[in-house]
Amino acid sequence: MVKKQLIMEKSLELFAEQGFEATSVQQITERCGISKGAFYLSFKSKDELIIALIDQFMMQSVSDIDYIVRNTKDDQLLYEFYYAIYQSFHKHSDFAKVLMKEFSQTLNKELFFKMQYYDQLIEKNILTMIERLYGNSVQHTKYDLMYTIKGFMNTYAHLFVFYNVPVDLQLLAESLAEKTNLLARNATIPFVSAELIKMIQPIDEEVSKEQLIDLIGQKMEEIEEPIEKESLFLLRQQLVEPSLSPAIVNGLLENIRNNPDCKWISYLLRRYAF
Amino acid sequence: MVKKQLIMEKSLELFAEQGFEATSVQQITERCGISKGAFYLSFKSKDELIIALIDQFMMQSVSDIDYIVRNTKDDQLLYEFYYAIYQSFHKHSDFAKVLMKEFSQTLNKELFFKMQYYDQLIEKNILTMIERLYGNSVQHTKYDLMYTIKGFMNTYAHLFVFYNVPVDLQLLAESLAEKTNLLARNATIPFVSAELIKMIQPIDEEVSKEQLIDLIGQKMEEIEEPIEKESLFLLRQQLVEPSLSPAIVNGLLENIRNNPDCKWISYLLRRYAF
DNA sequence: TTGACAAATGACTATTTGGTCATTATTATA
DNA sequence: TATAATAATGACCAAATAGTCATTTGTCAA
Repeated sequence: MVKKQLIMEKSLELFAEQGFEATSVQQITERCGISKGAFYLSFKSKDELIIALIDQFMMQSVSDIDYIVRNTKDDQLLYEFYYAIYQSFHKHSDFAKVLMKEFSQTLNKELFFKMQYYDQLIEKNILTMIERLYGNSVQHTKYDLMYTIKGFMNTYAHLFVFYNVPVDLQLLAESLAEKTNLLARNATIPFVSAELIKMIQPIDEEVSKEQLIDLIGQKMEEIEEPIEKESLFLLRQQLVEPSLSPAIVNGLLENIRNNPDCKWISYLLRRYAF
Repeated sequence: MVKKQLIMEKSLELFAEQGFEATSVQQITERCGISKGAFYLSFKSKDELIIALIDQFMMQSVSDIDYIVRNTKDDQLLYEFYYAIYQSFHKHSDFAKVLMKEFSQTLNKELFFKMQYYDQLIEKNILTMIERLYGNSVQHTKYDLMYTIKGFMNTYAHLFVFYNVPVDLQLLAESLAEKTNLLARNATIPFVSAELIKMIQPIDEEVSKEQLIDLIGQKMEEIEEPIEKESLFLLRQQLVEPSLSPAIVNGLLENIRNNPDCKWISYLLRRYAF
């Protein structure tokens, strides 16, 4: 549906400029050159639109981060991690703006839980990364380290998302990787304990195999590209009845990984299925 | 004016719960038990209210931070700095919530510049602190360090402002002081350069002596307490025609420092006059 | 050319908003 | 008590909002 994509693009621009609440549906339809009715043919409500935007971006980001954490050699991991994050912020700076503007905590419950969910997935990835890189030596400080890394992400993103200055992303990633390493190897006083984390984190529910199969079915109908389509088909087969070799499965996952519409499914498959 | 204070208190609660845009003037007047007209006797508009709130809190915070940076011995400075910040966030958690929710960048221009102004004052204090503690050794990394410190402030504040968990502020301050020290002494790869800072920071204008004299005059009329009142009177005299000894001036500044209504003036006097 | 179906329109509604102002209540003063 | 001054009220307004729906327009195959 081309119209839906148009609305999402234009509204994202407006939200980044003015904020979500301050942007009216009328403004959106004007910028799209469509009528008000047409808007409501694509989205049930204004809320549904912002949710669609959040999902689109967060699914991509989480998938990308996960892929990097899983597939980068230790000695390059921190650097690649930061680099990927900031490249994503840079590429989708309108979106990053909206995220930073709106989702400190306001808006409706559904959105809040959604953000918390994605946030948690990212935290999980960061923790995996920390444990792999530093192992037992950060046993007591790993949660602090995780928060620090999240803090770095936010702080520096702020710096270049809101001010349009040219940024050397490689240098930024290097600089933050060094800082992170220093703290991981030398910090001794933990503040964020496992108990604290437990108090503020709800348990997230897993995605079931059946849900995954349904999801793949839906996506197959939306998608045009023959390679991606067949890959999805085969991966679904594999879920129902495993028969392919690991190398083939891996290849199929690679096929869909770089298609924005499939990223999320490839993430879910990596994470929950294979 | 008691009513003005009542409105500020109750509206702050509502803004913290629901956000600024989502809170109507009607809701505010209901919670205060006053009429709509009464609201507009105290504030010209809803915007003026939020500006008053921002000013009240930020003036206190900036003054407190400045005082600590000026009057703490080096070996305790980082700890006291973080401790003061988080104590303030803790004490004024409703306010901290509003700040974090709303002022990532939305709302009107005036407010944006106001926040930028206060932010800059804080940055200046952090830089002063860094330079005093580490001197030339952080010549190239001091702006990174400043951003990191700001990042720490934000990240950890988030953690305990939004989740109502009991927090050991001393431990938090210790932990962050250690991290800051580590980075200051060992980080070598700068990302935030002096040029970058220049690109994103407007020049702030100084407060003139005449403005200060006016300001003190206004405050003297508002204030009841005899000690504070006389101190203000004498300090104004001193501005017009210096005649008191440094010790006396210092004492007078101390007299007004802990009165929330005078904090800002004591800060301005320290900074721009004496 | 027709007719059936889907896509798109925009006038319309119901509600809410920030803000005003003629009126009324309260307090201080003489 | 009478008068003046100040504080407080809430009905009212214009503007804006999200969302609806009877109507029109466009696009097919037959």
